[in-house]
Amino acid sequence: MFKITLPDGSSREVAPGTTPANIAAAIGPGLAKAALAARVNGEVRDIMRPFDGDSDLALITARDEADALELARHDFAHVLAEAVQNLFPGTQITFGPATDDGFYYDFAPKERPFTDEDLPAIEEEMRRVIARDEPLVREVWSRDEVRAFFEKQGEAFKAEWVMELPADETITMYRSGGWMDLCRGPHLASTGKLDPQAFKLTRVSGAYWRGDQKNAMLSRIYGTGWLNKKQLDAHLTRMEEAAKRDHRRIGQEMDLFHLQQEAHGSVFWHPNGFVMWRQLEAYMRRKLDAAGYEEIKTPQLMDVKLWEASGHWGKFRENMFVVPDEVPGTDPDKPVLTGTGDLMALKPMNCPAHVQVFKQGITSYRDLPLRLAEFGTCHRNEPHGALHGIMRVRQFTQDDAHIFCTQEQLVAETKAFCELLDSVYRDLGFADYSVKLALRPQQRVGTEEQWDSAEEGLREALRQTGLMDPRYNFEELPGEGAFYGPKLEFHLTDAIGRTWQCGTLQLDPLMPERLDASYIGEDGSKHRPLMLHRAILGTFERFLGILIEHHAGRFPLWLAPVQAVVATIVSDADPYANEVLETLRKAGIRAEADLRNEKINYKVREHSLAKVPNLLVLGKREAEERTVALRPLGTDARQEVLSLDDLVERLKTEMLAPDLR
RNA sequence: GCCGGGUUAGCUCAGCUGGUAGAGCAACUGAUUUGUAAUCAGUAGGUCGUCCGUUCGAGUCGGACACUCGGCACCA
Repeated sequence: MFKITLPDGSSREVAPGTTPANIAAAIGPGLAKAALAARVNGEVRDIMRPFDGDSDLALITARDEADALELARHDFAHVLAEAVQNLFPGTQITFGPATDDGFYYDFAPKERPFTDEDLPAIEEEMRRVIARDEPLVREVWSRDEVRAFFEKQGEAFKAEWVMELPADETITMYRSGGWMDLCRGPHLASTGKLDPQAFKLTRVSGAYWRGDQKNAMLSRIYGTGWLNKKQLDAHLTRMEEAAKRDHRRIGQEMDLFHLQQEAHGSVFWHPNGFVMWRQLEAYMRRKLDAAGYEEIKTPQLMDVKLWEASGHWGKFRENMFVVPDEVPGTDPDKPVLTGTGDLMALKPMNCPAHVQVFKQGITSYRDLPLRLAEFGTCHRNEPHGALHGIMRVRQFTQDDAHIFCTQEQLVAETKAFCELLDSVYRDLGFADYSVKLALRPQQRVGTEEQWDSAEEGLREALRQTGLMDPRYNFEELPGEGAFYGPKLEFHLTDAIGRTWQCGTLQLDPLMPERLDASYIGEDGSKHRPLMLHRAILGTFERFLGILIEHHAGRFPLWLAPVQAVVATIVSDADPYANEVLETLRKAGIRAEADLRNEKINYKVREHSLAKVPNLLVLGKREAEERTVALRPLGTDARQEVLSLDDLVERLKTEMLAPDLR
């Protein structure tokens, strides 16, 4: 007999062969119906899988949403696979897990990859599979049985996969009617537990077998899956809302920037967008000045010799733009370039140039730490498939800086950086961020002692800054560091819960060595400084993209491209409106006037859709009384009538950048 | 780079099986002087991504290339 203990502490004795489903039935028919799976000794298991000893049991129902969703999504993936094999005989199955909002399954198609047009038919077939309500039965097989089975079925990928499972793993197959898949489980008791209206196939894509570019390209089908239709609809609505925040869409609607074919991967900033850039840059410059950084500007084009010395030519060349130092030929019958000039390269990073600045003259230990900052524009030849709006581009500007310091200064410098980063993120509305420490990778340089002290130095700084507090979701990532040193990563969370890695601090003892940077120590002899690569925003392009999506275009006043629009009701107010406009502009407020012969309704609608933060309405009354009716964005009909002086004072205060308040 | 979509007016999109392009919004002109999310009427606007091919004839069919979108891989 096994002793089964329930969450309320009660227990009961059951015979071997008893399943959680039996217990649920014994407790009551309601629970028997609601129970989807079981948590046995902490592990989620099939509800029909017999106990294998004394157990703690908690039955999982739809109320245990995270567990229930995970199970349902995993089942949807199986149903998808079965449906595809029904419709497309000869398609091989490979791998299909649950994801954050649904599931996918990778197939090796027999004839052609799947397209969006295949999805409706597959969805229908999935509903038929669900309607058949086949039990999902767990069976333990031997490795050789599984291999033989799949080889017979022509399932080469599954047959390959089973041979690579760890030797001690229990190999399980799941049977659903006549269909079988190699799967660890757990699953719901039958396909009929799924709500046929709670899923939607969303897209197709290619995906490499086992995630490796060298392997075959499989055809992946993605779906989103939920417990019921209401949840699915809510998710689809969220997706639509997220699409409305897309920076590419808002960039066009608000006339912030554009991209075009002839300069793909580089951004044309329009006046509206560049206003934001200038505000952000000016803000960062003030923060860096105050934090003891010195700003520099270094060359775009440098001789390949320097990139050879820094190591980029060896490790990063495929991502670099190389330019021959040669006068282009003008003879139409001859090639423009002969290829005889020395090679130069556009900088993909700023660090080697910063070391050159450090190396000018003799640096004493008294000069350290030396913090060299640059709003450095870099070019990287990114894979074309990676480009995305202004978030992933080929020309970008970093808020870059390199701190040259001694080993003893490491903790203090890291701590100071974390504090600066924290205050910037708070200022910019990203109080919610997480911190990760990437530790020594397999392939690395330096001694174990150097790594010990580097990693522990960063840990100590985090401890002192309080960033190991659980609210920063601190975690260490073993093996993820750069080959030359450990790395801090800062991931911020935006208004709709997505995370973006922006800030970084990388400890690099190698670059000063390679480029022969040294300082004279207290002992009168030469020493290698430590070098810290660090950025807070990452790049202006990407960070502005994040700000656009975070605020959905409704920017805080200090960033808003147009801060106020003066809109007239009658043309009699035009002269006064021009006067108001001029007063605002003289006060440094970014204002426009809308004197068009349109109704105020029309103007309110248009400027509201344009996300102008303040609408200043002027009619006959305001013109006579020399007042302004202020209608801030999003306040509907509520407005406030102010004197012109009061309005200017108010806007001037409200538009201060966060660090100036 | 890889897989699958897409590229038609400033924007969003329609254009069936090949017969020299169409809507809404925006723009422009006129009327209207209006009080808080679309006043009415009219006008103009496109070598259909580029190149090559098939055809009497190509936005439409075929090929190549470019860009772009969704993923995969990449993000030192």
